[in-house]
Order: sequence, then structure tokens, then C-alpha cells
Amino acid sequence: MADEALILADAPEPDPAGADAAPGDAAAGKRERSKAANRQAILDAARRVFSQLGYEAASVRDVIRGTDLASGTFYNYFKSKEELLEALQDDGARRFRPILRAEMARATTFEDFVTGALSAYFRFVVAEQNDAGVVAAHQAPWHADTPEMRAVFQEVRGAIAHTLGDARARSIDADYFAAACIGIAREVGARMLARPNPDIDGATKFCVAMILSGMDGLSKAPSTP
Amino acid sequence: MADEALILADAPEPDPAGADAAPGDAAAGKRERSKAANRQAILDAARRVFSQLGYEAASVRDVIRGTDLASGTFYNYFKSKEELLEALQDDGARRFRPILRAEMARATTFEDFVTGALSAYFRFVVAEQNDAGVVAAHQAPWHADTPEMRAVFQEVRGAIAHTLGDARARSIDADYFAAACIGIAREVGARMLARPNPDIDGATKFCVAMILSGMDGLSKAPSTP
Amino acid sequence: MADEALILADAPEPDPAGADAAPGDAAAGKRERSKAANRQAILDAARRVFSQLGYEAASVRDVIRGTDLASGTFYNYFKSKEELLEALQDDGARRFRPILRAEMARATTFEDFVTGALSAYFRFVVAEQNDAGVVAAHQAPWHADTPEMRAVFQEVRGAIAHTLGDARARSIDADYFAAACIGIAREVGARMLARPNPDIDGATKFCVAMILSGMDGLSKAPSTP
Amino acid sequence: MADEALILADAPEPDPAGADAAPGDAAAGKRERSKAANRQAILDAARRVFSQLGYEAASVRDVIRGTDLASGTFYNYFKSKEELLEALQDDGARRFRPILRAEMARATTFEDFVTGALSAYFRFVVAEQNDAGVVAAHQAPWHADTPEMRAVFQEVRGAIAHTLGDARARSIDADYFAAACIGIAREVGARMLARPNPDIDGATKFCVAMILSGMDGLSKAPSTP
DNA sequence: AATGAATGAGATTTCATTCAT
DNA sequence: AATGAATGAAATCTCATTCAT
Repeated sequence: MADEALILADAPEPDPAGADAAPGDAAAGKRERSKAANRQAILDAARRVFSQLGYEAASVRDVIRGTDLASGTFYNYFKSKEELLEALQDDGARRFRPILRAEMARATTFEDFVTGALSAYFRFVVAEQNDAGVVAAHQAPWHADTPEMRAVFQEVRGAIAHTLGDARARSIDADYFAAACIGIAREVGARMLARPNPDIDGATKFCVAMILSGMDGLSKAPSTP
Repeated sequence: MADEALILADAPEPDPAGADAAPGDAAAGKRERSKAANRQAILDAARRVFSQLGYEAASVRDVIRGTDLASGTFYNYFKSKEELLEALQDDGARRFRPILRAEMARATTFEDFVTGALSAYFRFVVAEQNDAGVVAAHQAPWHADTPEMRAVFQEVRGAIAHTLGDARARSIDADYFAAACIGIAREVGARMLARPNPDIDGATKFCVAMILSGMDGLSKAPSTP
Repeated sequence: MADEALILADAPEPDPAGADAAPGDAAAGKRERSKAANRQAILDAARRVFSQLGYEAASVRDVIRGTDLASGTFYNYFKSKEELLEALQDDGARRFRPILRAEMARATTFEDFVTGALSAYFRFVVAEQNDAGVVAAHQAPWHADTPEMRAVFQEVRGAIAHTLGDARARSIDADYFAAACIGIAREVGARMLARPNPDIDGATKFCVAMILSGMDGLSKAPSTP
Repeated sequence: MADEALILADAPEPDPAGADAAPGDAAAGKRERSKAANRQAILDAARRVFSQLGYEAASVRDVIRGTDLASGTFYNYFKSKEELLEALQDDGARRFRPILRAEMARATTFEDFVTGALSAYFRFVVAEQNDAGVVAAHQAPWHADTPEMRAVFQEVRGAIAHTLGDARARSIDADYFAAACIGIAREVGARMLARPNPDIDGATKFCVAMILSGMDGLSKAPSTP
């Protein structure tokens, strides 16, 4: 698989917040840093709260209570709860994208890429779940269907669709194939989380085998010949 | 695949609606029937409303407005919107289960079964017009883990586990494989619905190819070699 | 104190329900008995429920749940929740009135009457409290201010006002004096209930002494000479 | 009665309203003041509304409609109507306590104290226009057992207990006697308010006569001879 | 009479957002 | 920018009462 095929064409990270700037920045940067830090604090709290209560059930006050800010301050950073949702999705995608991109850059074959991407995804899923801490009792304990996770799915889907430029896959319905990969990863990921010791490697190998041979099968029996 | 192999041995269908009316009691039967009908009317309205507005955006009022019932009546049937969602998901799973069983009874090979089951599933999904229970992972905040949902999973898993008795499939993790099949069906089904003219046959063929060759690939590359 | 002074002038008890008719009544009386029994069952349940939750907080369904009747049946016996309240007050007064009347008939002096009436009242209060069973956590444990209790107060107030025909008490403001007696009985009764072993005799003696000597003092220093 | 005897030794008044504003912080003080004012506005409205409609009939909306605040604002101050009632009763007791203390400080004899306290109480009650907290046992479903209510009781009881150190009163049950005094004041106060022209002096004289001669009577006829 | 589901007005309560400080 | 109380529209939910069976 050619490198260029795996490198997404879109713009380089603007790294909008510079969230983890080293301490001791110039004084001029302090206000900036504090603004960015507040924004990031809200996003972090939202990640926690939304995965515990769900986007709808969580209130802006629940989110802001997870920071040391006052409720009104929220609106200095986000125009609305909905904008927070979008920003959170962006943030999730933004945090996952470099990981995914590194995998793409590193990978030399499609198998290599799929393996790296799935592994990264499962690691992300496990981390998110741990990040979420205690899960609300009424939620299936394994269902990490947060806004952020959905954004990650979109990212993966984009990468897969992109890589289907691959010769042997030309006849495959990219939309369905990406969906199928997503479906496999999502459900297997959920089962993995349900197990006592989430086995990222095992889940990854399973999905890789299924996806690759599935792709082979599809390219031999094209849906629209 | 032998017929008897696909018929799971567990309990007979619990007659889905109001089975407990006393025989020969016309008046009581009517009251019962009307209760079941009202419940179903709410479920139907919820299905419609949730797929139009999404679960989160829809209010309980939106749902009952979709029936000819009064607002308070909702609470004779469901304690909350959340309980309604679970019932809806359960309802979808419950109504799909007999269809799945019929496919299992009919099918003579695994390919036959997979094809029939997927085709039936996609037809069901189209008929239900994007039923929140069976499909839309991205519409509901979580997948309810209701008895009926589990039953469907177990049914699928059972059929697969039986097949995995085949020589070529001994090394496959049945749990993951069932999850993967469900994931593929779920996500490809959702994509299919998103298209102007849902192409049940195309989606079925795609999934069958992916699942069968995926299974082949898995049996050759065992997860724990 | 002359007997006739102590006998209230109003109509004889119509005994409207005949609640405790002996079993084995004529068949013709059965429907009647059952009607009366249902009514009484509702009143009994209301007594319990109202003293636990308070009149406002208690719903008609709470009351009816305390019987073996259906909710709609309530309205065969009472036009409204408010009518139930009135009936309950009547019932309380009706049950207390014979007791009070017996005291009045028995008593030969005012002291004798006051003693008997207070003793009867405190016994009634203790019984009511026991009848109420577990008291709602948010209520002061000793405050038996049920609709029924208020009716009993009215009864007592009437009797006291009536007996102030007594010679030495002519110059006393009967309204205030009845109120004062009520206040003493009410508050001392509440304190008594708060004690580990409600001492009816002690409370009675205390109140009698206070009321009688209070009356003496009042008759010597009349408020409107 | 010696001055020092009537001044209870316990803790100084907890400054009733918003005492915690930082000194010299005008802006913060204003916000605080406004919060306290709003709380008081709700209490005042509640006092009015509850005495007009009765506690049970009045809704939270009736109360806030009596202020210039918005409906939701109520819940910044009170969790429920019940909590409002308690606060109201507490508020009444809290505002009456200093008045009672002043009487105790001023009075030189027990008669003097009783007269002053009752007169002050009746004046307070008239000014409050039938305050649900201090008076109307029959308006509220129960007597809240708030700290301030208990404090008033203890204050009265303390003054009485001291007096009962007197030779003539050694055998009196101070608890019952305090309760009796409070009961007399409460009920006579309610009757007084019910009259066209509340006659504070008359009510005071009546209660003083009753309490003083009642005490005499009690000391002669000890409760446990 | 008895039943218990349906009704719908209205009560309670939440919460995204605004705004004065 | 930060604060946090106020806002009020809108949601949830209760419940006295009715009514078809």
C-alpha cells in the first residue's frame, strides 16, 4: 500500500488550544493559556459528564459543576450546549486524528494500517471508558456511545473510504465497506469491553482477519459487476 | 445445515400481546385488547417520532400527540421516556425474533441461513422505517440491554455457534463473530436506509459476502494460534 | 353541676351507617351492610392515610389502595375528596360524641366532667396515633393534627362552651375559655405523646387542675366587668 | 422576678439575615442583600397567601405570583412548598424570639413577664396578620419542628422553669406547663384574630389570669401526690 | 354497584440562557 | 472575563374525576 494513499489530504492540525503548554510561559501568554485551559476544562468535564449521563440528560450546570468555573462563564466559551457538543466531537476527532494519521504514515500495507487503526481505536475506547469512571447504572456497562466516540467513528470511516483506492478493492462499495468495518469494530469493541480483561490485541486480530478476508471476498464477488 | 440444528431448543415464544385474557370473556377481552392496542399505538407513534426527531429531541408530548390518547394516559403505560425507549427496542427485537426463527427453520446451509436472515432483517428494517430499536445506534443514546435484545443476540450467536462446529470454524471466537455479524448488519442496514432507494438485495449480498469470506479468513488465522 | 346542663341539646344520633351490625343479618340487609362496610372501609383507610401523609399530600388513590375497592368505586360513596374530608370529620366527631356525651351524663360536677372529657380525649388521641401506625418521617412524631382530630376539638369546644352556663363562670368569655382549654389539651396532649410512655392520667390531672383553677381566677377577675 | 433570672444564658442571636457579607464589599453586599430580600419577599408572599388560601390550597405558583419574581426563581430558594412552610414557621419564630427576650429582660416579676410576653405575642400576631408559622395550627398540616420553633419553646420553658423554682411552684411539671401556656396563647390568639376588632389587651388579660391562677392551682394540687 | 383505564387541567420542576454587578 | 441569580418557556408528571363496560 502506497503511503500517499494513507495520508489524508486535509489541512494540518491548527492545534487551536495548545492545551498542554509547559508552565513558565511568557506572561503575555498567560491570559491566552488560561482561556484555553478553561475551554479545555469544560471539554474534559463534558466528556466525563456526557458519557455518564448522556448528552440529553446532562445539563450545562452538570458540566460546569465539573469545573471550577461559574455557570455564566460557560457562555464565554460556547454559544450553546449544542455548540459544546460539536466542539466535543471536534475535540475527540482532533485527539484521535493524529493517532490515526501516524498509523497511516507508518503503515506500509493495508493490513498494517487496519491493524494499527483498530488497535488505536480499541485503545481509545478502553481509555474513554476508564475516563468515564463510574458508568450510570441504567446504561449497559459497555456502551461507550458518546458524542466523542461517534466523531472517532467518522474519522475511521473517512480513512477507510480513503484507503479503498487500493487496487483490489476498486469494485467494493466503499460506503458499505466502511460501514461494515465500523459495525465490526463497534460491536466487537463493545463485547471486548464486556469481558473481564479487555484484550485489545485479541480484538484487533479478530477484526483484522475478518475485515481483510471480507474485503477479499467482496472484491471477488463485486456487488455491482 | 440441518434443520434441527438451526432450531434453538429454548422456550416457546411468550405470546407477545395480551395472552392472558380469560377464554370466552368477551368484555374483559375487549378491555384487554384495547389496553394492548393503546400500548402498541404509543409504541408505533414513538417509532415514528423518534425516527423523525431523534430520541433526544423528541418529547413525551410529541409521542402522545402522535396518538389519539390524552397526555396523562402515557403514564399508565410507561414511567418515563427512557422506559418507552427500552420498550420500543424490546418490541422491535421481539417482533424480529420469530422472523429470525423462521429463517433458521427454513435454511439448509449456513450461507442459506445468513442470506435469509440478513434479507429478512433488511426487509424488517425497511418496513419499520428505521426502527429506533433494531437499527439506529446513533439515534438512541444507548442500546438497551433488554431481554428481547439479548434473546436476538443469543439466537444469532446460537446459530453461529452451531455452524462453528464445522471443521473450518472451530477456532473462531463465536461471541466476537456474532457481534461482528450484527455490527455489519446494523451499520450496513443504516447506510442502506440512508440511500434514496433502499436496495435490500444489494445490501444482503454485500453482507453475505463479507460475513462468509470473513468466516473463512478467521478459520484460517485463528485468534490464539 | 346539673345534669341537664351537660346534655347537649342537638338531635339524637341517626347512626347513619350501622357499621358494626352483627353478622348473620337478614339477606335483605346484605347489600346494605356491604355498602355501609365499603363506606366505612374508605373512612378507615382515609383516617390512616391522612394521618400519615396529610390530607393534601394523600391522593384518593392512596386512600382507595388502602381498601379492596377500585378507584372508580370511591365516587359511589363520596362526591369528591373534599366530601370525604367532611365525612371523616363527621365520623371522628360521631365516634367521639357518644364518649363525650357519656361523660357529660355521668358527671355530677364540672370537675368531674372536665376530668372525664380530657381523659377521653387523651385516650382518643393515643388511640388515633396508634391507629396511624408508622408516621411519615417528615412529620413531627407527635403531631396528630388530622381532620378527624380537628372535628373532635370542635366537639369538645362545643361541650365546654355549653357548660359555661355554670354560675361561677358567667362572666367568663366562653369563646376564649373554650379556646384556652383546647389549647391546653392540644399542646399538653402533644407533649404527652412525645414522652416514652404516654401517661393519660397524669396529663389529665394536670389539665384539670390548670383549667379549673384558671376558671376560678377568671371568674374573679372578669375580662369585661 | 430578677432581671438576670429571665435572661437565658445560651448562645447569642445568630444574626438573622445575610450576616456573612465581607465588610467593605459593596457589590457583593448588594448581591447578598438582594438575595436576602428576595427570600424575604417569598416568605412575605407565602405568609399572605397561606393565610388567605390556607397552606394546602395554596400552590407554589400562588406564592410567587405574590412576588415580582419569576416562577423558576422560587427553586433557587426553596426545594418545595413544604420547605417553604418550614422556613416560614422558622422565620416567624426567629423574629419573635428577640421580642420575647426583650420582655424577659425587662420584666421584674413573673406576672410582669407573662403579661409582657403575651401582649408582645398578640401584637406580633396581629402585625403578622395570622402568620402561618406562629399561629395557625389548623391552617398548616403540622407544626414544623424547626430549630427556631424549638428555641422559642425552650425560651418559654426556661423562663417558666426559673419561676417554678419558687416555693409555690416546685411540684409543677414545667414541660406541660410551658406547653399549656403556649397552647393558651396560640388558641386564644387565633380566636382573637377571628374577631372583628382584635382586642390585644383583653386577650392578654384573659390569658394572664388563666395562666397565673392556673399555676396557683397546679402548685396546690401537685401532679403526683 | 363495581371496575379501572382514560382524561386533561394544572402542578411541579428543570434548565438553557441572559444580565447586572 | 467571571460571576451566579433571575428568567420563563417548556418539560415532566400527578391526580381528581369521568365513563364505558
